[in-house]
This record gives sequence, C-alpha cells and structure tokens, in this order.
Amino acid sequence: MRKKAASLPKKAVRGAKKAPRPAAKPAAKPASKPVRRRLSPDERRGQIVAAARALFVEEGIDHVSMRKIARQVGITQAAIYQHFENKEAILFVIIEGFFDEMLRVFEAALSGGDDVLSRLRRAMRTYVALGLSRPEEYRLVFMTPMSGLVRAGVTVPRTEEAKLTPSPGSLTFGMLDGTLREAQAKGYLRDINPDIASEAIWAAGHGIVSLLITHSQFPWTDKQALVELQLDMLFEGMLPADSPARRR
Amino acid sequence: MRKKAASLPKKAVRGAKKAPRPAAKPAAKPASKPVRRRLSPDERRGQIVAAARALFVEEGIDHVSMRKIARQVGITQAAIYQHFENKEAILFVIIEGFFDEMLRVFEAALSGGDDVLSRLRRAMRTYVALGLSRPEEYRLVFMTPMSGLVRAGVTVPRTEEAKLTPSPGSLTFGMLDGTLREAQAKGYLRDINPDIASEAIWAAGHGIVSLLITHSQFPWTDKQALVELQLDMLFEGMLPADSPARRR
DNA sequence: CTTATAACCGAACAGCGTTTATTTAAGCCT
DNA sequence: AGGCTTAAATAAACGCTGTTCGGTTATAAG
Repeated sequence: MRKKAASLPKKAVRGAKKAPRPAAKPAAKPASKPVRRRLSPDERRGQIVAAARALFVEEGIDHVSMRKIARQVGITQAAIYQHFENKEAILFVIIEGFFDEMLRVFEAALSGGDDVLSRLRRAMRTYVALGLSRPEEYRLVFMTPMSGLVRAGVTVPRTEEAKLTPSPGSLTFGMLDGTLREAQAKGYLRDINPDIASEAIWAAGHGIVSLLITHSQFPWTDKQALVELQLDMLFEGMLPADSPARRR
Repeated sequence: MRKKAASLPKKAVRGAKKAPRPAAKPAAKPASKPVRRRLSPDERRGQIVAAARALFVEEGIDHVSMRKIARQVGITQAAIYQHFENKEAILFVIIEGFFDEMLRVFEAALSGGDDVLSRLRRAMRTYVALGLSRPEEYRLVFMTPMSGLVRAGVTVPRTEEAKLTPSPGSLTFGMLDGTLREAQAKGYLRDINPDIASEAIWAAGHGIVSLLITHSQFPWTDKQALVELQLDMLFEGMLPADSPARRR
C-alpha cells in the first residue's frame, strides 16, 4: 500500500540547491544495536583483502563488489574506505600477491643444475600452469586495462635509477631476459636480440594462457601438447644451424 | 511539479502482490511534447549500432552504456529494448563486423602467387596489425569473457553437421589451419601436428596483440621487430632439418 | 576519568542494465 | 475518412554498482 507522506513534515524538503545530505538520524532509540566490535586497521585490512580475494578467485572480478566484501566481513560498505582508497586499491593487493607468487615459482623453475634452455622451458611451462591455475588473477593482471596496475610491476625499469627498487613483475621478466642472455653467451642461440626474444617468448606463452582462459569453449586439440609444441617451435627457432640440439 | 496520481483509477492494479509499478502518468497536459518521430525498426537498429560502435571504438567498452547510446540516438534507454534483447546483443553486432573484416583481410593476405609460408607469415602480420589498429574490438572479441560471444565464431565446428554454416571466426582459423596443412603436404614442414601448430601460431600472435594492447606502458624494445622475430622463431622451428629455407 | 582520534554507520548520489504498464504514432482495412 | 490494431517509444521504477559525507561512538592515550 505504500502511502506517500502527504507533505513530508520534517525539515526534509531538501533544499533550494544541491540538496545537502540530511544528516544521520539525530536521535532514534538504540534499542539493541548489534554492538559491532571495532578492529585494528591491520586486522580489518586483512579481513577485507581475504574476503575480496575469496570472492574474486571463486566468482571472478565482476562479482566482487564493495557491498559483498563488506557483508562478508560484517561491516558496512562505507567502512571499507577507512582502510582502502577505493576498490582498485583492494585489487592491487591481490595483484601484488599474484606477482610475488609468480616470481617465486619462476625463480624455482629457473634454478637447477640442468642446462639453460631446459630451465627456461621449465620456467615457461610453470608460467602457463600458474596462469591456468589462477585464471581470474591472471586475467586481472595481464588482460585488464587498469591504470594503477603498472605500479604493481609489469613495467620493466630500464633507467638506472629505477633499477634500485624493481617490482616483482620486472624481476620476473628480468629473469627470463637474463637467462636468455646466459644461453646466448654460452653459444646455445643464434644471433638474435635477447631482449626482443624474451618479449616474443613471453608473448607466446601469454597468448596460450590468455586464449585458453577466455576461449575455453574452443575445441583445443590438446592443451598440454599445445604448450609443448609452441615451446618446441620457439626454442628450435632460436638455435644456431650447427647446434647439436637440433632434432632432425 | 509532477505530482502523483492519487489513486490510479484505471484497471491497472494488476498484481495484488509485489507492489506494482505506479503506471506512467495518466493525464498530464501534453503542453508541447517533443513529438518524437517514430522510425522503422531497421533504421533505428542502424542508428543504435552506429551510436554504440562510435562510443565503443572511441571510449572503450566501459563507457558504452544503454543510456549513452539512447541519448546519442535521441530516444530513451528503454526504447533500445524494442530492437535489441540486451546490451550484449548490440555488442554482438559489433563483434560480427570485426570478424567479417578479419576474415576479409586474412583472406586477402593468404592469396597471392608466392610460396605458402610467405603467405602465412603475411597473414599473421595482418592479424596482428588488425588487432593493434582496433584494440577495443579486439579486446572485446578475444579478451573478454562473454557468454554469447562463442556464437560469433570463435568456436571451430569439428562436427560434420556444424561445418555447413561455419562462422567467420572458424573460417579464419580454418584458413590458417588449411594453409599450414598445405605447407606440410608440400614438404615445407617437419612432422608436426598442423592443428596444434595452428593453435600455437595463433596463440603466439594473439599474445603479442594482447600484451601490446593491455601493457602499452611496458618498454617494448621494438614492436615491429617483436612481431618479426616471433614469426622467425616459430616458422624456423617448424622447418625440417634439411630445408633450404634454413638461414644458418 | 576525561578527551581526542578515527573506525564505523546511515543515508544519500549518480550511474548502471533491465522491466513494466501505458501512451501513441502509424499502417491497414473497411 | 474513420476505426482498429500493432508496436515504437515513454516514464518510472527495481536492484545493483562505486563512492562520499555528516554524525556517532568505541577505544586508546593522557
């Protein structure tokens, strides 16, 4: 039935210009307030990020809303802004975590006593596997245009002063680049620009992750074989003609 | 101004539950209505798609809203639903246009009297160039998870009955695949699975487009050289050992 | 025990995609 | 020409989004 406050008696009316906010209700009996506990900023930040990450990896970026996060944490959406400047800032923390893990697994894959090219191939396999195992985060980091994302470390600092505090993203790419230079120094590669070759290899691997994530419906012949064949092609294509590693 | 039909006299009411909408204002003097002309469905559809495409290619997918489209066309947002089921349906038309163009340029690149591998390289160069020249459409088609998008043709029909009406997307991929098979039949390639190799080449090219679009901030050494080197690596890596095309 | 800080809340704003009941322009048929 | 029918367009709303802001209040410091 919903009647309609025939003349809105309070001071409401909302004023003259621009309508200033009517202010939180000044009196109103407390009755039995929920008596929310107030947490330390660190604790709340942790809760918020945890809730956001859970929503994010389970349901994707579109299903992460400030209201959902707040509901899960048990506060109002406005309270989040006490701890984060905006939604992007929350996602930024998630991005950082992904980058850190990427650096970790990349480092692990590149270490070992075997030869350079084997380590490099293993690292690329690991990169693809990580991307496929955490598609939402991968999509956010590498496929989403986010202005503030660059800070998180995709940008490789090529100026000297910036090299002092490299981001995990630039460290990761730097390891790829460095390993390729090492391979070239040892005579395993033909005369190519290792920087550009690193970019080409990264792009190729990223292409597989990106397509598999976005177009999972496509009738891929054999995803594992796809990764291996692409690596075969790329790495074979970098060898010098007289390399004993050539297969046929 | 604008009061509120104190009791909705007509047969309205309708629901007895769920608080029915109060109905459009029943009387209200026409005064001087804008007297909107009513257009034919085809004409309106064209206007809507044109407005959507303009907004889309200029400002990106996030800045295309039903309200903006409607405002540009000169109708209300609800009127759009007379012509399109939803927003996705509008984007779908844009996707189709992009796919058609992709098929066109791919076809053109693959035709010619030169040898198979040269034509294939030219086609991949064209693919990358098209993606980079229309980043928003490329992003929508190849980097956005859109449920209805599959219909537009990314899916390759591998069942017989589906091959009768192939989508432009599947046709494009089919041309890549077919050309690679041709090259292999002529003895230009070593013993690899051409289907998987096609996927690998597509993924590699897509990776370049995708990364360049999303991470334009990255200090790419030389975008053109990147494309060429990746093609060098991939194609060199497909050659048989005794191929005269081997460079060193 | 007071006081000041800031975590938190309620309410709002402007935007979004979509739905609904109604109005009305325009074509068809007598 | 007048009446009827169809469907294009509308106004208003729903429920959602990110964000802002004034006021409240728990808590820690003095």
